Amino acid sequence: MCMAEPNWLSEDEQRAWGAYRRMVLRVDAAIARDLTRDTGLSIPDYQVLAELSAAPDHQRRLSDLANGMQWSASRLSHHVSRMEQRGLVARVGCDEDARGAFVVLSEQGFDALKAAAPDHVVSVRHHLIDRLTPGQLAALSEIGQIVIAHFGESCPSPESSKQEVAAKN
Amino acid sequence: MCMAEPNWLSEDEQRAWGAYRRMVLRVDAAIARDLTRDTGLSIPDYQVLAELSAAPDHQRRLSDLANGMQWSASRLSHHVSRMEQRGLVARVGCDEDARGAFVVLSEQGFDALKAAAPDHVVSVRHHLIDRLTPGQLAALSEIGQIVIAHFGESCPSPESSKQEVAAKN
DNA sequence: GTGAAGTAGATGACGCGTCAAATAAAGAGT
DNA sequence: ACTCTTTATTTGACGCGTCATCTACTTCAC
Repeated sequence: MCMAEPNWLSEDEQRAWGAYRRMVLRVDAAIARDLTRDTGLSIPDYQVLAELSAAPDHQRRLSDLANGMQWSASRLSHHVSRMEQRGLVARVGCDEDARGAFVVLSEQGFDALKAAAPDHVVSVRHHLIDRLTPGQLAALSEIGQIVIAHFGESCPSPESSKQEVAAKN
Repeated sequence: MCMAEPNWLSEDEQRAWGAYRRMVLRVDAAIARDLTRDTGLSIPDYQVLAELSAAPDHQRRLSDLANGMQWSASRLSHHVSRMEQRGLVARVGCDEDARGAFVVLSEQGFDALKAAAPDHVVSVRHHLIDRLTPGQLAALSEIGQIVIAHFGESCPSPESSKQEVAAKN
């Protein structure tokens, strides 16, 4: 009953995994840095503002928004609090459901978004989109969609197959 | 004299950018969760341990390691402090250069890495690698490498072309 | 209705990562 | 030797995101 040799990554797989990690590390850092430098907004700030600006009346229920953005409720609550303090959004209670609340885009928040958008697109293009051929862009879309889809329907994380990993050493 | 319309993302580009962001969000979260659940290590913990285990004498200069991992010196210093407290690594001074210091993998740290590695590979496979065909894997490698390369040689972030963005609104 | 679940959201503690500033030693130029 | 700059590392404050926990309202069953 010996433990099977782990299914290590092949050369190619390692290369892909390494390239993925480094790409994400650099791209995210660069785009975040550009955005903050140019506008004082963080990426999460921008995302929230963008979502709200696309919503009817510039407002969404917290849970609804969290869901749509794939954020945890807690994360959104914390973040909205911070944004609220800076006057970018506001909370308003919900009439139908006294537990609930809406986040509303403020005048100032909308202005900040409009001011930020053009530079942000430039940055996203510069660091990612414009580096890739249309074919590569399509491949990236496809890869992303496949990977995301796997999370969609009740994808359980792999249970740890060993109960006492540390004990064996 | 007027401001040119921003070069917004096309449908395809938006799809790629959205897929990229969602993929990264979910993959990183899932792999991190698995690793922490199974082993009590964070991804950064794991990376540091892995780097050190591959180094001669299981030790590296802080600056050297930070460089190799594309981390800021500050980040590494903070992180090593936290890992040091948990007994995973240790700091030792450097003789040749009294400013410098080494991080050394501790017995315990090495054991933790050996215990974590197999499960971590399973997780990486499960959430990313095994979802993709060999062709897609190759595409991901290529995309990553192209994007990374752009950061390599003195790639400046796009300067903000407008000085007074906010003022115009 | 009354009580048990379930749901919406807030909160506190904690690890993480960034920037800016501090410390401190090495090296360069005079 | 003496300043000046550069390099190695640390530190503190702060924003971010997670988990676990808490509050409060709603819903459903009986």
